Amino acid sequence: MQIKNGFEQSVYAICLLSMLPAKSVLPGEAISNQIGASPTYFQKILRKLSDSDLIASVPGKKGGFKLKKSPSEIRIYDIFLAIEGQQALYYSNNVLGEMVPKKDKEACVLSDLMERAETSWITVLKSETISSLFTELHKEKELQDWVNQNLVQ
Amino acid sequence: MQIKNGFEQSVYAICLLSMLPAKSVLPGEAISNQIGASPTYFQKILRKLSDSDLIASVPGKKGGFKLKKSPSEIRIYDIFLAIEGQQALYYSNNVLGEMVPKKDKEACVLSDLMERAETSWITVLKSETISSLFTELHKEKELQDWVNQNLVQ
DNA sequence: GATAAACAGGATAATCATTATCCTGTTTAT
DNA sequence: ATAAACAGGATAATGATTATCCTGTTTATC
Repeated sequence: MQIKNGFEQSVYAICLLSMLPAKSVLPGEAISNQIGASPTYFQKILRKLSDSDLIASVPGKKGGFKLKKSPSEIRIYDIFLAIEGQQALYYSNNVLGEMVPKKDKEACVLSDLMERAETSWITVLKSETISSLFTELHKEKELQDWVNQNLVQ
Repeated sequence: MQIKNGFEQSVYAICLLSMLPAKSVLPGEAISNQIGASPTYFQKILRKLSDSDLIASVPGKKGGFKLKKSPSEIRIYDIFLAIEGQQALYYSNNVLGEMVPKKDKEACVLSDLMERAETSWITVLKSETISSLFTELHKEKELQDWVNQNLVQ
């Protein structure tokens, strides 16, 4: 069991996009290279983020990706949700339901606990945003230079 | 991303074992059938629980499994740990480390958050035990009958 | 317009983790 | 001695994740 690597990659991709000046974009291929992901695969990850309205895609020559929300409005949980989807950690296979066919009230006892745990986990992931988490990282000259060299428009 | 089905199966397997009278055991195959798992596979799951000292295995004819701890001492988290191992939810692939080679202090910012989230999740799973979670289920005549019919010794 | 560079999205392959099976060995009640 | 159970290694089947390819659409530039 493991949270997808695409999640961590997405967090840093969005972090890079948060360092973009207004009206400019970063091409998907440049992001993929910087993140160390295969470009064809990461394009699909970027589309998930785009489908979730965290980032915007600009087609055509001089196209690429940019943020759709401000870094302080993008919670780490939003990124997780975009990549992994809802009820991601635990999903009951209804083992008890097979053992005791009639009772389905009881069947939820474990699910209830797992849901409470997941809610608690989610609360922590909602407590930080891209801007709150990466204030220090934004000061990294190396990264900012890379962004400036690879942005378009 | 998904917590293994073996976890849910283990919880109910241990619940069954908690309904055993003293000095008796349940054969692995009977448990597997009741849980709806493949016997050869579930034997290995049972061994994991045994390795973690949650259950004890009795070899030989009239052998089987029984609890090694009392139901009130077996936390749901203990079962999770036995099946999934430590740091199970999130593991960093050090994406940032590849982007900014020198800084490895900063590299932990996301990991720190994910760890806090996991800790919070674990806290909930530590808050319930087999006995606290399944008080109602133990009253199920159907289940108790099945246990009595399948126990050995 | 034609071209080039970028995203959209479907189909499909490669890789890896989980689940399942098989087989040999050891233990113990009868 | 035999039968029924667990221990544990090797290996196959399955399913999810990651990766590639190809066709189509958009848009800046010539």
